[in-house]
Amino acid sequence: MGSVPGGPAVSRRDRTDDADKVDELFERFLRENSLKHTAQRLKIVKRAFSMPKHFAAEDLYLVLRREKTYVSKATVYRTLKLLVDAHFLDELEIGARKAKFYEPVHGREHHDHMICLRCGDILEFSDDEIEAKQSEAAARHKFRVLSHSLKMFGLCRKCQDDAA
Amino acid sequence: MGSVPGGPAVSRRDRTDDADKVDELFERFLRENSLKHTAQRLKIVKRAFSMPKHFAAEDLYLVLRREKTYVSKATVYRTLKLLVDAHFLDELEIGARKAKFYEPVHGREHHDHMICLRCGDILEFSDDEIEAKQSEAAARHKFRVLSHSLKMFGLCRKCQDDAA
DNA sequence: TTATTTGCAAATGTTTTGCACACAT
DNA sequence: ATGTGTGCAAAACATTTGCAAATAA
Repeated sequence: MGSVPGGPAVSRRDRTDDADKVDELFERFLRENSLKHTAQRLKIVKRAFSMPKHFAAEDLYLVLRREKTYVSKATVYRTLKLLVDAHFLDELEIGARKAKFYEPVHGREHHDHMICLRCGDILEFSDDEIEAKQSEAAARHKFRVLSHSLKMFGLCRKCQDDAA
Repeated sequence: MGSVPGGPAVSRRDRTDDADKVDELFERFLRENSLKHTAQRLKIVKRAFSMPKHFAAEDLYLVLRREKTYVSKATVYRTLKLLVDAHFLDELEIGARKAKFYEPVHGREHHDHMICLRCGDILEFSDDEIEAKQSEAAARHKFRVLSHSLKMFGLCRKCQDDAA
């Protein structure tokens, strides 16, 4: 919250967007929030949205560098934070001292994760009833939910088979 | 998993225990797992179970030291890990780079948390239907769940009022 | 021109670890 | 006796930050 400097709170991006138009939306986002349009930001954003399903900041940094795009790690982190604040990316914490994963939002519904402790694979799922029950529980406690996360840790189907 | 040295996997502790008997159960746990009965471990355990609802490793370390029980921070961390592995304590991660919180298990049912981002208060709740839906989702994906966590972040009732 | 942004290196903060010494069994 | 456990300081490690130089507006 509030890591966007200058100007008012970051305007929420449209939910009608499309993966291909991210650069365009991002440029608009920069304009609307009086942020500067820099070569680094554009390169980071462009590459972030063509990464595998779930990627870590370091992954993105290394990919860029492998492709001869030299951006500092600090700028990668700063830009990812910007993208999260602006709701272009969602952040997924898989463990206290492990790197965070990022995933594009672009209009997708909220979903939860199953994380394989053996191969690291991440499965997504969503369940409206779970969401509803969560809201009810929060309401019961007069708790105002700003974000939530549901994670299951265990073994994916493949890793169970491999172990057998 | 498997941080208990020597001997086979840690035997799961009884679920019929009682908060007052923790020392006794812990001593039995040490015996059954061929772990050493040391003054440090006993002091750490005794104090851990008379801490506030949710405490961090550092909190416990400082409380002990304030009470003139000088145990190294490393030993506090090592003992807490032992207690988690043995299911005497549950670990709660409230943020990627924040200190973990610990809470006694002693026969309590699994529960989830609502974490106030303003005052840090932690509310507990549980919902059998949510648990059931989670299991169904896992089964649908043939995912074998070893642990799970559901957290809601936001503002507790008091902090909403204060803000108004 | 001037407020942002960048890059670098150093700092952060929690937890873990190597190692020499102490101690429970 | 001997293998564990402890304490200390250093390491680990992802992320953040201070600061001077670069640059978008």
